[in-house]
Amino acid sequence: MTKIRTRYAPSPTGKMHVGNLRSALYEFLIAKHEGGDFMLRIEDTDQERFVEGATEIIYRTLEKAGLKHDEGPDKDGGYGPYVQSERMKTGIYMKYAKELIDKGEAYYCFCDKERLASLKTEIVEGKEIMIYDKHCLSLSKEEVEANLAAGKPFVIRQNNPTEGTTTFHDELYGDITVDNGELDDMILIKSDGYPTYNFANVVDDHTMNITHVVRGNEYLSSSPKYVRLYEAFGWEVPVYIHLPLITDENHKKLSKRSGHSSFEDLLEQGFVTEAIINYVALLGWSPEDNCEIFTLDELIRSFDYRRISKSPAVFDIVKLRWMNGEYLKAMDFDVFYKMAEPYLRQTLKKDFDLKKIASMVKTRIEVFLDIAEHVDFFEELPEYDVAMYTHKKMKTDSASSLKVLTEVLPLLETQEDYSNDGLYRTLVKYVEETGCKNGYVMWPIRTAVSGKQMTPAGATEIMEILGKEESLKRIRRGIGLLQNA
RNA sequence: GGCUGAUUGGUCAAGCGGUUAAGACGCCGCCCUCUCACGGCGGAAACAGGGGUUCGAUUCCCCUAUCAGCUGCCA
Repeated sequence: MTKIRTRYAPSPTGKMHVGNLRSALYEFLIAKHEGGDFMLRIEDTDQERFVEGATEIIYRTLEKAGLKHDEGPDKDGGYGPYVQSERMKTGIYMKYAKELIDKGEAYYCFCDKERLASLKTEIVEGKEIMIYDKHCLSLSKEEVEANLAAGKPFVIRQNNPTEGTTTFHDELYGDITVDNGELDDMILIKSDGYPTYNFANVVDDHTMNITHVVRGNEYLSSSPKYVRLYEAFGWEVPVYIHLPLITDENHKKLSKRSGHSSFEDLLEQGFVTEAIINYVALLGWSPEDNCEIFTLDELIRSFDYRRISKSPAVFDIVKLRWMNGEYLKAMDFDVFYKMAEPYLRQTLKKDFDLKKIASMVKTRIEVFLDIAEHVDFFEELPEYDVAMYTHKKMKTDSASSLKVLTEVLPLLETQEDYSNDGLYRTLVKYVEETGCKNGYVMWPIRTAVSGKQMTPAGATEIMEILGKEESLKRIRRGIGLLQNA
């Protein structure tokens, strides 16, 4: 059996969104599962959409995601060049286009914009429908030569039959057959000399020896035309695997224009790459067992492309958040701390024990961006309502809270051991003496000391972090508030 | 409009002729608990509709509906 070769072939037009990333991931996994090669090819034949720096984003994203390519513009494997604009300079596309013309499978077309516009028949949903009428197919050899000699601009079109059917096979979708009458004479070479995607993908995939063409579903309906090209050349048709779309919550295809976040945006929001990869792998594919958490290596091992689903999947940020939380919880503390530190420092300027705070927050956040709202009260006691001293279940209210705080204040003022354990012992002793529940005294203290309904730690832990002086200051303030109420 | 494809709870999904139709996220309840979270236990929630084929259809075929993609000198 020949070695599998897949390719990721993005066009450098901006950031990579999760749909692009998943394509790259699946292409990578399909190759690596069978010990094959994964390569990167840059499809920059559209000069107008080209975005400066986009190629660097592609490199960076693949690198960060751990999708190492075996061949690419920066890693020659003998099939280069790996950038289509460079391939064009070798004359490869024109050479093959001419071969097709010689075989009668393609032809020069000199039709100008005006004539093409006159062919547009109807408007559906704002889009004009046009079927080229093969006008230039009837040009004689002499006429063509004369036009070329006169320097008239031209494109080269595929010459598709008008009768019969064409069938191609997709590994996931099975056999798909279309009437040849549906196949329009698509442009192979543009008037600027660049090939279209439609032509370049066939020439490149063949000449670069790609065995499995893995790409988005949007190419499913044009694949019969590509198959005709392969057959016209007498080339072996590759294995096709068309991937289901990833959509937003409104079931629309993901795109940057609609503000859908890119891989880099997600990283900025505090997602970890492993979680993103893991989540995205499960959008459109499921393993044989019920496992949900996978490292990249585990994915390589269990990725069977036959289990890719056929229906589109909605990108659910809520589940991604959950998964990211799972990764954070499982993360080695030192690694976690290193990643969390910048976020902690952003809200905590005073001299706190950040490691302790980090450990408090580790099981409570889903993304690093969540850190701020958990720890902001350490920096500064927020304004809060006395109503917060009332807790139905704890049976606390303003009056009881005032009593607890005033009775507990002297104890804390004389407290020497201001550690979590020391404070806890003191307070529990007080609890036992008064014969109430823990929460009955802890709730008012924690409220006074944090000013928040929810905190990432209990009262005593918070006091330990704040230190004696600040803790007492906050409790006195709480007493003041309650007295005025 | 035409063509192609898809259709299991709100979402991701298992299932591949006979099941009480898995599991996960989210949601709700209970337990744990110095609040929240973590963790544990439990709950509500689905085969788009209609015809066939079959002893029997979520599974196979057809029709309808809905959604998506393509219909560019974009990929």
